[in-house]
Amino acid sequence: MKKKIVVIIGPTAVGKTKYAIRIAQNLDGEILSADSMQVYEHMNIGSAKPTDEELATVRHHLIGEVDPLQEWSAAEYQKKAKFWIDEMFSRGKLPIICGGTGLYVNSLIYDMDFSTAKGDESLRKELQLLADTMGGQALHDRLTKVDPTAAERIHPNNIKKMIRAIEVVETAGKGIPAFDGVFQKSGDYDSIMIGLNIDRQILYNRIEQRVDAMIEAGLVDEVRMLLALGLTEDDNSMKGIGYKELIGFLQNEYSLKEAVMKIKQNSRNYAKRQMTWFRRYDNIKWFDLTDTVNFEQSVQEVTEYIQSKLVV
RNA sequence: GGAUGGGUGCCCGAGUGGCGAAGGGGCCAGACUGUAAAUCUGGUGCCGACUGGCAUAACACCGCAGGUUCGACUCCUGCUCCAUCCA
Repeated sequence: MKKKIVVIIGPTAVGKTKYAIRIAQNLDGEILSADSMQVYEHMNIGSAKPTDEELATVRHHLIGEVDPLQEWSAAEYQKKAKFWIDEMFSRGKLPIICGGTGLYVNSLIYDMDFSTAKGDESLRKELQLLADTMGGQALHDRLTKVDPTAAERIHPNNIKKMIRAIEVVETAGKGIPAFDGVFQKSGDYDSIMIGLNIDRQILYNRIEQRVDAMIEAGLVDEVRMLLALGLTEDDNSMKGIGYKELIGFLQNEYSLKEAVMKIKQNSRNYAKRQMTWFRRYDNIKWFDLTDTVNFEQSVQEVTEYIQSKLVV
């Protein structure tokens, strides 16, 4: 029988962190983050990392472990995450995956093979140049020649996706594994999927409050510090919401007030996209937190649900 | 009191006789196999499954009220509000 992992997902600011910690305590688990920004060192406030206190309560993995100057990718994530899951199993701990990065979650709950082709910087640059000078259609034509199936799936405006598709074919000799919207569940373990959601308007309000709190907690200084470390707006880590907008402010492109508005805006849009992604999961148990008045009781409900699934 | 510019759909904003009004934002929905907090797509007056229907009865119909015209957001008149400048 395959071993079981718990996966807690939901839009940003819904309260995943708090739930995951309490559930880990209840079920003798450890938390494995599935968050593309929280993996980075020094990016604490803006990525809404768990606090030091929280990190001390339950052991966490893949939080603050990557130098933001370093290259990082979903493939890298998958490799390390799987390592940690096995490691937790070996110590008898229940792995609790918690995070809002859909692709990272997919890389664990489905069989996804990122190994076929590594990134090829020079080819990427060449293709980007082609797109810049000749337009997206030219790239799409080229993709059609080497991988018609992929070309059918990818819109000519989606430069990034086309570049990757071409890269895969030209370096690996075959295209991205075809998929028809049906994912193959992971062969390594079974996932108990928990979705946390809340009324949209309430979520949006929480996001705005949290952004204000981040600013008060010193987000601007955090960004200053990262820039001082040599990070620039071109680094992926600095493309995170809360970071890219403040760079603009620090470069005097707009006021702090405007930067804050942009952060709120982008966070809201992000939350929405996350929901689009998560709604596709079947076998997920959604918990609507809209009317939750008692946090502990709510945690208890989720815990009991997981327990019922662990026994089966 | 005088001069000039302007009041357009949730917001910004284009439009100078055929507009249920470009474009952008927001919002809603969707896609997603090595950058994913990224990248991209569609919808958004109302009804509807539609290349369909509805503007003298949901609402709205380009600040308000009239006028000219087959027809006006676009032209004319008056009023009103805002901005800047002069008194």
